[in-house]
Amino acid sequence: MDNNHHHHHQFQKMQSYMEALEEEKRKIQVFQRELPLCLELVNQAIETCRQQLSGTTTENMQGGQSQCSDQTSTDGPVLEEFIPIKRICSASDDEEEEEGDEQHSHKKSKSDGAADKKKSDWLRSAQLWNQTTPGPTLQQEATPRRVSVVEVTRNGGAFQPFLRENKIPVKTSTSHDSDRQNKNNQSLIELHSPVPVTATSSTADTTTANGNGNGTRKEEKEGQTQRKQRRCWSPELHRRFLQSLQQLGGPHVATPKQIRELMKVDGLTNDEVKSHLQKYRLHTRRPSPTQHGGNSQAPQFVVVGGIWVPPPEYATVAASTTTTASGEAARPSPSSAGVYAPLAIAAAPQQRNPSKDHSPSHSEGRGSHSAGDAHSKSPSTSSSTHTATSSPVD
DNA sequence: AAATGAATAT
DNA sequence: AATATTCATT
Repeated sequence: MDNNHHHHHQFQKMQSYMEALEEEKRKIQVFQRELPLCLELVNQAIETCRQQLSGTTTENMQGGQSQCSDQTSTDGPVLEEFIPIKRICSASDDEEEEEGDEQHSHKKSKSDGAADKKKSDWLRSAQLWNQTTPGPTLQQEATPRRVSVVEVTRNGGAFQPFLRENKIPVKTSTSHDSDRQNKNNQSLIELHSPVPVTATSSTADTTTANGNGNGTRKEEKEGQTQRKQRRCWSPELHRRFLQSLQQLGGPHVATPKQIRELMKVDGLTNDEVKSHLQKYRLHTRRPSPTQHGGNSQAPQFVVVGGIWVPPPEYATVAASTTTTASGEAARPSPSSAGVYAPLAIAAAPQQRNPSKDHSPSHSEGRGSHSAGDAHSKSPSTSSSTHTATSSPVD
């Protein structure tokens, strides 16, 4: 009766294998365009597997000869060697912090060992961040492929999902959701030649090292002041940007260099950050120039202790400000909270390495954290003897 | 010289 | 509108 056991064993293995394959397929499917053959292979494997499974108990099954053109002889158990069906995915990286990004609503408790799937980690490996397929004008078209999955210095995976999605005019201020929603972007990804690569042909095998240490761009030789490739601020990049921003205490005190350093994105230059910051600052200010003039009916904000707060609750704000401001400052919202507080004013220059060390302070979701621990000082002291009242005059 | 912010330029 | 580049200041 050993045979029985054996078969049984085989059977189970097969099943696991199948499952693994299926999952693999699911992953790959997203990249259909880029990895058509992969998909094909997996499909074949699955097919083969299925056949074997259906082959029932009958002794050695060897139906492998039908499809897989060159399956290397018939060894039924070819599969055995393939995969250690396991999730060894030691996702040791990932340094997401704060931001209620992940929706922990995993109710998918699949019967038993189905294991949990956390896809989305796998697609972090792509680099892609530049290049927006410029016009057919000039531009150096080099580097055919070489997608180099790099990530050498984890650039945070700033990518440009090219989901077509019509941009319905329902935008309106919005960058709000778009960021969060982007998690949706299960769609395809543009893998192309992200790295500048010294045009000029040949060799160039730069292999990773994309560090661009060389004077890739710029005039290299006099004369042509080629404009730099426009850095594309993908949501990911922007996210980093915002994060750094708040660690530094708001857009008005953060300096480009600091930001750049905090962002830890290699290849990112000061100027790029500077530029972005400038835009951000502008865009963040008085976003609604529409109808200005006499709406002095209800003062939108009041200065308390040096920070702008909405009138109705500045009693409590004092402390929550940190949370609110820093948490939301990111999202300049016209009507509600377009304020950022120069936090970091009183507190020591809290500069934590984005790598570790994170006090579990706010893991808040959307709700509200109303005063948890806050009171320290009394704002009432009319802090700025003269500051108040005088609204910023332009 | 290098960093920064504002003004331009594309 | 979004980036890049130039300009003036420190």
